[in-house]
Amino acid sequence: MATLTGVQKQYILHWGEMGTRWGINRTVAQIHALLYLSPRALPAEEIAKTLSVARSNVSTSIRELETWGIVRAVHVLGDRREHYESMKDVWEMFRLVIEQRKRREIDPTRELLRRCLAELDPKEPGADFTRERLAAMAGFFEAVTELHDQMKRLPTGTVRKLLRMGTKVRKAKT
Amino acid sequence: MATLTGVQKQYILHWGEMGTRWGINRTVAQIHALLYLSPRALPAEEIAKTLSVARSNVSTSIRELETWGIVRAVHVLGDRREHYESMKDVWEMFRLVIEQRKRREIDPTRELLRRCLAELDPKEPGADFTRERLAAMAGFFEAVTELHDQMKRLPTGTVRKLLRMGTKVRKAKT
DNA sequence: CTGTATGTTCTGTTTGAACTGAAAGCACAG
DNA sequence: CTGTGCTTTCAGTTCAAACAGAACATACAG
Repeated sequence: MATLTGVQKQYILHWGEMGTRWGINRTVAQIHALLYLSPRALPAEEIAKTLSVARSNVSTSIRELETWGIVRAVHVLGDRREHYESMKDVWEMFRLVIEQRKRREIDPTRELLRRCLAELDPKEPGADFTRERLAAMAGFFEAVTELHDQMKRLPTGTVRKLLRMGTKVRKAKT
Repeated sequence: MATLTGVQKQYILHWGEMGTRWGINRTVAQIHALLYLSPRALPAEEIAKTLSVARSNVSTSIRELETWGIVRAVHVLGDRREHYESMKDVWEMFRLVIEQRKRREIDPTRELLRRCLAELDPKEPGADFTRERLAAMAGFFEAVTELHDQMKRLPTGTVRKLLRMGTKVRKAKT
């Protein structure tokens, strides 16, 4: 088992901290950071030891990373254990995470707003006002969804190109 | 004190739940939801009663919403109490929140990645690999920052227009 | 100046998510 | 079939964040 270098430790700890701020389990984030920095796939046992967490905790966390599709199990010849490796394409990873969070959080919110607008009794006090507010919020979520759909259509790498273009155009103007 | 209608309750509870999933305090989110739906500014006392939370909790939460700039205190003639009201423009609210979260989370991460790349000892084992990974991640965060800067430049409403254009263009093509 | 209404800070308590270790489940070698 | 190595599930336990209530601070009316 390779011990962590100073830089690796820093990155892993910071990534865990970032995770918690965005509603992602600290251990899950740390494991991802470790695998992301690892040049080879790691067995669960080694992850547990390296991060000093329980083997069972690793199991659960890995499964979460797998459902997101940013970590997968690979096999090593002559070793029965599963080895885990992280996806390498940073953009693709974030795209996957964003897509799933949209499904789990944005979509249900959209759904709720629609239901609220449908259920809203015009006779209840302040109904017009409530409707207007709900509609504004619903409009926002519709637009975000639209934005997300358009992003999805862009092949990986295009965003980077767009950004470079944007930068050049802006510089030229000033 | 106005009691909440069914629809209002649903919205407030859901918003609180969403908050927790994105690392935002449940009460903070609920208070924001309440103020967003309220046709008039509300005094802290009334917020506490309506949501059944401690007065002190409201005080703290309101202050957080104020630092984000999406809630402000207003005064009502003949009333010594502060009344709080939420910003109405949904896009502007999210823009503010995103801007601040970027400052608090994205920027420090960028900083860390830079520091890691600078500190990385070329002699340590696997330094090349680590450098490559860190650089990829750093590139991502630079691009996100760039994207954010460009968005900031767009006046409110433009995003909506862009989205409508995008939709039209895509429909025309298919 | 005193008393009352309002807002803030502090401290101890509560709560739920995260975590551990043990038990159970599985797959395969022999 | 049986034992071994690995993984997952389960039942408590731990811990940090959120919260309540009290104490404190402030501002103002009278």
